Amino acid sequence: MSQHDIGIDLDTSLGYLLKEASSALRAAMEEVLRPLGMTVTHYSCLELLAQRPGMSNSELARGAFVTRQSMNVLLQTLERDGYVVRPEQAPVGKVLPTRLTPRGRRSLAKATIAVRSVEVRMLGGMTEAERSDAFRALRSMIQSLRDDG
Amino acid sequence: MSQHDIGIDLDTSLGYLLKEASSALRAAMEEVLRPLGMTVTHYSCLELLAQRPGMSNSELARGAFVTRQSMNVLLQTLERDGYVVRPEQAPVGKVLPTRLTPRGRRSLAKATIAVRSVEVRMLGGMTEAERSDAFRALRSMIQSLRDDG
DNA sequence: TGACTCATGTCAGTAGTCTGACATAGGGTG
DNA sequence: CACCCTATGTCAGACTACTGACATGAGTCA
Repeated sequence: MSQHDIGIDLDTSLGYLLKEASSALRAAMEEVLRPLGMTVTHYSCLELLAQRPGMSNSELARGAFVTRQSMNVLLQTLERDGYVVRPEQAPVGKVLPTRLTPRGRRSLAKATIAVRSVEVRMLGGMTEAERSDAFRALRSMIQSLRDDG
Repeated sequence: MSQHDIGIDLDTSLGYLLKEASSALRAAMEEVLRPLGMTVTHYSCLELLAQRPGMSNSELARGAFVTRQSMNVLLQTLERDGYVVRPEQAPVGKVLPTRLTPRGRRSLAKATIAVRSVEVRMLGGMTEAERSDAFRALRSMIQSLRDDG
């Protein structure tokens, strides 16, 4: 296959690099969360609930980038183990607002320390300007993929 | 939870944004590859083989960001269906060099067109300078996560 | 009011990926 | 040579997330 036939040159593709970075971040997070018996999705769910208490199953799913079916399975486990609570009946519609229990908050606190250290490490070699450049670039990519989809 | 207790502010976290961008890219790729009966890993494998013929199972796994066990399952399917070929016995050591068949190349050609359109769309609103800024930023993040890990 | 559309919660089945484990080949190094 | 360490290919089981499907509630509009 000659050079002009190559569709996506993986050495210079931003898409490939994006996946590589995301994969490295995920691996690093899994590494520090595993000793706490927590997966990335598990952690994401708790972190979302800490910042926006009362989020529904579907909202949590979108925030953690999984389907609402997957999040539902996770929430049932978290509820059974006492990390979150949901009302028996929906206050309005079918939406069940979810909240962290004290136990959930304690569990999250340890995980947050671990995950924060990973993010700090990832941004170690970058200046503030480079970080905001990266922020804008990622925002632009997301916007383009969503709008023109 | 008051402001200073928040470990990772998801609205400003580069890690979260990275995952969001990667998730949007993956979803867009799955959308265009599904009509071709191809998953992202499936496509990645063929694209890697087109650019570096003779890659082994383990090398392909690293390049597609999955375990060598997962790649092995995929390769067995691709081999059975005639998209790739591997020698019966390893020329040296246990490493089995894999190559695309003409059928594999034809299948890849269609997928490449689809995936290229996604990448073009993603980079639509960015200048050349912004793209190289993003490239450097992502490289830096990957480097930091790997080295200090 | 009734019909239509959309979002949500949930159950069931499927598919993709992972971890664990084993045997084997090659490169040092004593 | 013997030993150790690493990397590879592969099998098996478990887990996670996905697609498909259904019922329900809210909003819209004729």
